[in-house]
Amino acid sequence: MAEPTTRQRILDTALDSFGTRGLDGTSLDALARELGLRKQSILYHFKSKNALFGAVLDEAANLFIEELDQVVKGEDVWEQVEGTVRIVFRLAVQRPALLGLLREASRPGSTVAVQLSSRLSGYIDAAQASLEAALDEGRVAGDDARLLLFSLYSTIMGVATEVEVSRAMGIEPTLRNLAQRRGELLRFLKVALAPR
Amino acid sequence: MAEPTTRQRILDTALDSFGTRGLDGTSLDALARELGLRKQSILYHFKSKNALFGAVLDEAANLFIEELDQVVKGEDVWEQVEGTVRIVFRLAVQRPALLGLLREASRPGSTVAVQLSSRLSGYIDAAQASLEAALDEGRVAGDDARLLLFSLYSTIMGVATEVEVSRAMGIEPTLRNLAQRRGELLRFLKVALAPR
DNA sequence: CGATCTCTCTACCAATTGGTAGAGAGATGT
DNA sequence: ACATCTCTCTACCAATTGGTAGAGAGATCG
Repeated sequence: MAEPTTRQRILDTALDSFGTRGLDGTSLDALARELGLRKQSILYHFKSKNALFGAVLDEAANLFIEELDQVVKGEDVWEQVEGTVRIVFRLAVQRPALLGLLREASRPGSTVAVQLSSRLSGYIDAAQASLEAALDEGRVAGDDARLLLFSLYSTIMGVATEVEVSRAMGIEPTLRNLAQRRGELLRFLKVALAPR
Repeated sequence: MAEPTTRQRILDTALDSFGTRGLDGTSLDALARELGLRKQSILYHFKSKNALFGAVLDEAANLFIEELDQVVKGEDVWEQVEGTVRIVFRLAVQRPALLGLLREASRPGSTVAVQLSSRLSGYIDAAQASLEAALDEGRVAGDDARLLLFSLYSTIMGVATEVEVSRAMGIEPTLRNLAQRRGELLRFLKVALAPR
């Protein structure tokens, strides 16, 4: 495998840092130190810190799209929900910073949320349409597809990323407990969606 | 009404700033400017920025406790869930920064989460016990009370605070839409908890 | 060879950061 | 009247922030 370009290395490391320490919590100097170069080299590849953040968001969108493309193929809604949960929990283990970045970018008042969401709008619309159809045919319980999708998103993202809250409830973030949380989440969602 | 002490004013303003701009995004200078004094006056009342943040978390815990005390009185589980949703959505309107602070304090890797959670552990335990009892008596559907509580928390907090995500889905954060989201959330939770 | 292009570096810089030292004003207690 | 206490201020400070200017090394190309 060819070793990644410096630009790509910066992007990767920055994604992890922005996703865990946040935008304000990440300094170019610290980032450069982590990469083994000077911050001026970072500023050669990205003209400012904000430009870097923008590029990282774009990179994150690409990674999400890559993942979501596998789910869209699912036939019925429940398969899609199950697939999404599987993806999100895999990311929670393998690339938690990616979910952290999503959390950071979607902070109330955030100005960059649109950038990410515009890239993902196709998937949002597709999910909504899929849910809409299932609602019409009575295959899932609910009224408004958009609001239902929003509830699903909140639940899945929350259960996968609220590490500290789960810890506060006495659930240490081990692999085993994460799998258990995923199981309980799937059960919860299944019941919530099942038509009466 | 007696005007608040300077200390209390600092605490209030700091809560709003930490809750919206985050810890790193809040500078003592900006805070002081907002309060109409110098940062050295802030440092007189709180020996450091971190000490201030700690005091703000404590203040937030007090505010949460004040709210939660009204819910605990609810007889059955559903009443308690309904009450919690009502409270969280009221806060989302009246004091969004309080929920933002909770979000900030519970960021993955946060070291201050324990401080908040230890103050609220009584309510967590009570909720878990209440849920446990309901599970045993078959009044709600589910397996593990702790994991179920965690799913409930994630869903409620997510739906109430993910303003930008809902905006990305085309739901502008108006009062009307917020009420609608609350209605859908209650329906969703009711279905998810209803024994089959 | 010489010229250009790509990239990382050293050397700065002004602004902002959290924090210290201590002066001065006003109230309070004796 | 005097001393003490409470509080906010001015005056600094060292460290860190994002960012600019430009030198120099190495490859590529004529």
